[in-house]
Amino acid sequence: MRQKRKKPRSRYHHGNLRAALIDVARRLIVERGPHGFSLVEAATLAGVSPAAPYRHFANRDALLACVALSGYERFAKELTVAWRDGQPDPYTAFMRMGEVYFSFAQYERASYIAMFEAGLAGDEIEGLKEAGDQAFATLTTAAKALGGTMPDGQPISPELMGAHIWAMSHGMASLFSTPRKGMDSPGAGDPKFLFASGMAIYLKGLGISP
Amino acid sequence: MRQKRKKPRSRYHHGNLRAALIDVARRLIVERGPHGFSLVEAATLAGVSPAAPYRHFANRDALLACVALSGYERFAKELTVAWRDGQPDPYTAFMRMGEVYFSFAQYERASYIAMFEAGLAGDEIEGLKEAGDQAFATLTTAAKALGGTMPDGQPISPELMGAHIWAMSHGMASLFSTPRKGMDSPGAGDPKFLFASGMAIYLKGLGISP
DNA sequence: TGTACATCAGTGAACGCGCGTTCACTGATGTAC
DNA sequence: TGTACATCAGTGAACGCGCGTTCACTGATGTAC
Repeated sequence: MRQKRKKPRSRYHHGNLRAALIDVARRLIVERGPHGFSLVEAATLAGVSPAAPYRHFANRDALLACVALSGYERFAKELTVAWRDGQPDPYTAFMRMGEVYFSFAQYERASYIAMFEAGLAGDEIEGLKEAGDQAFATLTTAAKALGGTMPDGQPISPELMGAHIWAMSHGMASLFSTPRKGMDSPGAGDPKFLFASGMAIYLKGLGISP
Repeated sequence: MRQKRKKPRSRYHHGNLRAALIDVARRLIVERGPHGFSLVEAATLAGVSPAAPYRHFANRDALLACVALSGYERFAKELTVAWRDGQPDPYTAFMRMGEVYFSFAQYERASYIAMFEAGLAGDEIEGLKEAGDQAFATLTTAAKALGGTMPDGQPISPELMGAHIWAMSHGMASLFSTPRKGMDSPGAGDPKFLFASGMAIYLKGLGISP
């Protein structure tokens, strides 16, 4: 126990301002939405002057993009892990993936908002589009594997199937996964149950059963 | 051809500033999102001083709420008309309703955004919650009628079914109905086709066929 | 171990901007007589 | 038909605010010698 400790010592150098800013930004995004978040406020909450963030981010949008980008990466990773190569069978693995999707949308709300609701221009931010496509590809992979278990072959393309699934998931996540002040979700209940039930019906419609 | 004409005459009194502001607001909301819209800019675009809007709206949010509110009303009305009491049969009527949903999300984009993506507090704005519930009720009605055509009775509640359908529709509308800059919709194609195909599969899963 | 110095993450004051909103006002309109 | 006046939708200047961003600066750190 000598040097590198939490003890504030001199507070001139923050130590890990970059990480702290991202952290505060996440909180602000959840509280106020992607547009209500301000760099000055983030700096203040991190206990630092308004100019300090510019040592770590080119501008306001760069910080927002950073949240989105790291969100996509962890999102894709978590989905891939949950898919676990379709083991023990595609149906089970897929439903597990759905659970992870909603966990992410709930517990990583800020990332989710930055990713899908901030309106960031994917073609203007280095790597953003790739990261998004990567996440969607995971879904398509799962859809393809599920398609292989269909009785009458593959009546629809994995991409179309992926789009159906993604839309339903995203719709549930953005309509029901947070308590919208005053606009409650009629008869929705737990989003994970909502997903499980909705998806089971959809898959049954394709002839896919547990 | 005498008096009440389009001729500008004196432009001191705008004539229909309220309607003009709502109109401009819709355009701004579509272009810049619900948070990028400013009252000052709306006034300027309507050719009027920044103080003028306050003769018609209590404040910025009141104008936004007005767009949302009138959106809900027209939305519910259009859905009801499309449902047409479930004629000639619930399946056909329901699919017609889906078409109208996407037309609305596309051509009334501003209202749609104000309704579902602006984060307006439903419990703070007179009548907003009621208007939203009203719109959802239309969907539930349709779900209930569709349920009546199921072979094994009604295995799930109309509310749950409504939530599934609403989520899928909303997810499709918000992910794919506008060209998101740089983040294209993989394999999605026309949102109406996306809805028709996805919903046909979902309904088939419930044993409901055309 | 001690000193000189380059590096770099912070400061804090300042800028210009657009915003929401208020205020005393003024010009047009419609109505009463 | 003409005049006086109340009404009210507009003006335009001003306010205070928080924002994003820049700037010359300064204090802490780590490294070379």
